[in-house]
Amino acid sequence: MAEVMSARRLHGQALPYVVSHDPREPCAHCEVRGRSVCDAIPDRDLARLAAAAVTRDFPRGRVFIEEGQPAVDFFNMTAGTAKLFKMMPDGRQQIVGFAGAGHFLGLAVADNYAFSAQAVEPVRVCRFSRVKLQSVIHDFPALEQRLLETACNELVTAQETMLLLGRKSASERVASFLISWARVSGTCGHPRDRVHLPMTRADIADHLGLTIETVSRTLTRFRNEKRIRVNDASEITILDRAGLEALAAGE
Amino acid sequence: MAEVMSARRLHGQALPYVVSHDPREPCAHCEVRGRSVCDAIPDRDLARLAAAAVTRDFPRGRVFIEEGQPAVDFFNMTAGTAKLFKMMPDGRQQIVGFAGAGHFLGLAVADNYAFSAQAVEPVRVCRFSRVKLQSVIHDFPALEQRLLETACNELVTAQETMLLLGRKSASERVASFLISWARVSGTCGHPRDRVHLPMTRADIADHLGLTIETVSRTLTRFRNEKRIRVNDASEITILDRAGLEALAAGE
DNA sequence: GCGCGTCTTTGATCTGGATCAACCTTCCCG
DNA sequence: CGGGAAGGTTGATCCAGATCAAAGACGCGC
Repeated sequence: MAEVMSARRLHGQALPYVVSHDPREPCAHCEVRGRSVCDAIPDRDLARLAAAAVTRDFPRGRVFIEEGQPAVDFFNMTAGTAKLFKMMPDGRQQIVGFAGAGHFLGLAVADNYAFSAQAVEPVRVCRFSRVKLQSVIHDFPALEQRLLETACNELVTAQETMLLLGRKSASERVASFLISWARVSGTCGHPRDRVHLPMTRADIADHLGLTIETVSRTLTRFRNEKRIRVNDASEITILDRAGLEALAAGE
Repeated sequence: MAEVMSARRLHGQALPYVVSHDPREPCAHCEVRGRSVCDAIPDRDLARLAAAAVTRDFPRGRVFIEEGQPAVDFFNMTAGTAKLFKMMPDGRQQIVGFAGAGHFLGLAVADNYAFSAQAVEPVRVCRFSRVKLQSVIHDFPALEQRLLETACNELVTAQETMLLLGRKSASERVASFLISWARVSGTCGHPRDRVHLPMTRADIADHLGLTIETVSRTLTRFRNEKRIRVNDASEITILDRAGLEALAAGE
């Protein structure tokens, strides 16, 4: 599945796979359907869903959701990774999460987006207009249930991030990040020891409430302690998972 | 409405008002219904809701939800204030939020609670068993929509807290907390300048990722700068709202 | 009204991570 | 293949907030 993505560094241009095999039935062949809210729609009604969606590609660096703008569209990520962030007037930035394939973006009742989204590697999304999605929800209550489930899961993740940001030390933060990114970016939730990090050190720092320098120094220390191997800037291998997990938990 | 609560310091024992006037129709007379998810249920079906709920009182200090325990019940706060927190093995604590009247607790799809809840002043709740609530949801899809709305709002709040914890200075954190608590604890969302703080300095510190001493020093500084008046340990008056708001936003 | 425990404030000192400053490495792109 | 920009590492120094310490202030039970 997602294996395709990390075999070689595809630093930018081409998306690693096509999402729809048959342009008339895009949702039926969607690789991420099983991992996304869309699996709440029964097969026979997929055309209905497909009619409401438009596929869009964004290159690395493209901001495709801007905090504060009217929330006219919702997005379902089908490939790539985006960072979701809030920014302060003086440029300080907090990345509230990274979104990968299957992630639903725009969960907000309010009329404006609560965060911005930027592709950290080439991204493909399904875009739904707010009104069309609402009509699909109206016809398929199971989709609303699925969205509630998704929102609750994100809430749990957010609470873990608050614990991290409020109470963990720098090395506990980096260990927590490596473990959780390995879990979430692994194939279908199965953790892998080779972990691809499509985001920069600055992004990791802005997610963990640290500076670039501290992230870099902490990774170097983990390397010296034989907890990880740094294959190159954007790929590490976890050598001592148990140790990192213990550190992440604060034991 | 909530005015009753703060007129005098009721430091502990008695709850400030009764929730149900007629024990046979508790939900129909519930003071917090308009502010809670329960207003998704039409009047004529309130008996159905009431049958699924049990009223419970908890004294100050009582932990009524324990992180990690099976999530068998959901709660709707009808009076008082609770802190919602996660704890690390060595005792470090992060308060992920404070819940007041109208707040729905237990939004979690998972089988276990993601955080603990403790009353910081006497609390009254409506308790629903998971299964009963699910059957009510099944019959009233509007309730599910209301829960999704609630979850999304909490997600937005959580993202703001992440920005606070990851990137704001101590004084920006305290200013943000005062402004947002004034908003949320004010009557029906209207901010007031006299703000009652039922939680201790330790709780505020554990919410803001600071220490007791830093919170105390920052409040003293705000007092010296004439931004606030400290009426007593648990009540302050906002004197310079605009200044605090600007500080909170990081301008 | 007294004594005790809890909460809060204030002061002195310390330190983890930020900041400042090079330098190195990779990857474009012409 | 050479030059420049962006990203990453490493070292030296600094400082906001933590930690340590002690002394009020309040509230409660007797």
